[in-house]
Amino acid sequence: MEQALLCPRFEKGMQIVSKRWAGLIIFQLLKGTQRFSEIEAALPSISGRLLSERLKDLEQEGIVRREVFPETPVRIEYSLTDKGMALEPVFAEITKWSQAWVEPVARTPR
Amino acid sequence: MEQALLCPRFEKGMQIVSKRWAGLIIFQLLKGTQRFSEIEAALPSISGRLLSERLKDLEQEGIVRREVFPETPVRIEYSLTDKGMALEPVFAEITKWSQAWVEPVARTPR
DNA sequence: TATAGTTGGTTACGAAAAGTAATTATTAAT
DNA sequence: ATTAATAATTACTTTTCGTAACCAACTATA
Repeated sequence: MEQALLCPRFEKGMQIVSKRWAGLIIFQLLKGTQRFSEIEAALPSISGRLLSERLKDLEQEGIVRREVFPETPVRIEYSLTDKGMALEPVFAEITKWSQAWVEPVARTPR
Repeated sequence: MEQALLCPRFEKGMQIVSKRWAGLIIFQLLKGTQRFSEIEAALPSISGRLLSERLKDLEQEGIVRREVFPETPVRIEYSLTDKGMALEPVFAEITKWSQAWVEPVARTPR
């Protein structure tokens, strides 16, 4: 039998942020408004299919805003909402941790 | 060939932390040393198979420490290493964000 | 008219990962 | 060898991901 030992909000937050690619997409958009192809080029190996899917997910969650400019060819801009921008400190902490602990210079484990 | 436009350490850090269940397991272990069954009971719906797999991954990454006590029955304790403990601020920020921006949602029962 | 180029996708399908449930391994005392 | 209480693995199904090809809308050019 299970108990709700974790805060449901926290659990939902983790669910959103830790979905594959979602974090990197948000991190990339923290640099500013970008078009589909810019995000695609910036991220290491995400495919168009997944990028499209995740942007839709994140728009649904109110984290990403999508604006269509009916020019030729069509221009579509993605940016973060306030809710998305508010994630900046999370990524700042992940950055700090990564600098300190990932691929460190021969730190003796154990 | 692809360009490394993201800091490789950050990318690796994201990879570790955002792997499914990994975040919640670490968050749970931040509360203190726990046994397999305790973690299993605390997390909403992770299966034994995945918990075992993730704990091994995290041990491999130097984030989780596994100690075997040859008693009867055998007792195995999981705890965070310094590297794992250092993730506390990350989760603190996710907690803050979740409190501020995630509306309370009822957890779907199993 | 047609055809090529540009952006932002979608579709189809095989591969990989996760979910489920049953089974096995690890312990020391009996 | 048997027992009891975890911890971990195996076998199998379902879901998600990765790759590559294709589509829609638009227009500049031939």
